[in-house]
Amino acid sequence: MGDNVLDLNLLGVEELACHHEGQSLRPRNPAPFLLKTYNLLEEGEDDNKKIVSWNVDGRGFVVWSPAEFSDLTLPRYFKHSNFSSFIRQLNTYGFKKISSKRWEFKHEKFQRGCKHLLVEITRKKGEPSVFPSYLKSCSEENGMSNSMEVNNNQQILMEENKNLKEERLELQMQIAECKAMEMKLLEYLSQFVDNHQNKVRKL
Amino acid sequence: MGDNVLDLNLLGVEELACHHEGQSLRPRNPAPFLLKTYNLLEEGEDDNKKIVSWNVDGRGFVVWSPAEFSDLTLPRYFKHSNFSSFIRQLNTYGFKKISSKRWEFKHEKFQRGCKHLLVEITRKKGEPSVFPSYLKSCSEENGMSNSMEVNNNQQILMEENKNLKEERLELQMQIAECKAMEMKLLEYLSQFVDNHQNKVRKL
DNA sequence: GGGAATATTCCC
DNA sequence: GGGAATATTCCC
Repeated sequence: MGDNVLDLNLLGVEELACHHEGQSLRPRNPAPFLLKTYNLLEEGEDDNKKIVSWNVDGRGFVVWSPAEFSDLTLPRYFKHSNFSSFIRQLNTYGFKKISSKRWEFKHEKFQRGCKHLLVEITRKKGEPSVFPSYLKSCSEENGMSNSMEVNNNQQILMEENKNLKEERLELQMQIAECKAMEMKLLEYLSQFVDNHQNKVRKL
Repeated sequence: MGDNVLDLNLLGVEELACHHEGQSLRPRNPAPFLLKTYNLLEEGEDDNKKIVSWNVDGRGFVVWSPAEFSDLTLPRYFKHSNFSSFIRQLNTYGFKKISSKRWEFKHEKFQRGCKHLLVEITRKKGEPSVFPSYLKSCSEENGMSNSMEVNNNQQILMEENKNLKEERLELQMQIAECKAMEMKLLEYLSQFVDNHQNKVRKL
């Protein structure tokens, strides 16, 4: 039965998630965005069906009128009226545009009458990059594999590291010199002061 | 027809911010949150002054009535009516609560009549962690995989690198101070010498 | 107060 | 379509 597979997956995820998510293994809730989008399709009156609705087979949905959808529907479910923000969310959750002629989208786990499948839909995340993007740029230009890139990055880091340490040494020496000079000057100064005072005393 | 919906952005030009700041470049515009919070203090009618206002010296501000502030003020500037979300943003930008008796906050660069200082205020960020934290906590307990170890090495390198850069800055400042002191001493010394020579000439 | 997930915006 | 900055929420 598929349920077993599912449970095993959940356990795996829970282990990775360690301290997050508390203990609640069972009642995973779908992401708010998914629930709202699903509800917006279910709750619409017949009027709204002209704005947005499930497609014929219920395995996708169509925004028939983006303008009205943005102005009327979106603000009732979200904190904005921007069609493009809605699209951005669809992409984030892995929906695909399935028609070039109209705003029709689908996701395997987003189907009419299958609210329970929503929990299966997760945000796409770019692999947490090992590296800040500013370091990536140089290796992207040459064709590099991931592991080459990691190596390359590490190389760069170590080089920079070595240079920084040399620089540190140099700076520390400068400071030492500076301090020495300071001492010398202070000595001179105190001699002059003594000298001066002696002269004054003599007069 | 509905095409231009995509381009509509009703939120206003002032929200545009510079997203690519090189290391030395500051964003030209203050963060939207800061501008809105500033404006909300400037634009208030006398009525609103009973809800939220600058404090006496204009170096901080007070939310006199959190309830009204949340219900009336917040939604006019933000996409929510939650006082706690507002507070979260204040903390993100480094504001400090300066009274235990009332909701009074301050930030060095947030002052009445000093809109231009807002660009100096930046979001506090924990270093972008190389590693998702849910993996971090686990890797301490378990043995690490190869790729995790590589990541770990890089993280260490980056940490060391960052520390070295901070150290460099510190050393450079010490040198600057040292040089300044040197100049001052030399000045004193030359004054004494002049003085001394004058005295000698007099004799 | 702040870490982290999710949402919204902006830009390429 | 997606990366990344900022905003909002949720939770400790």
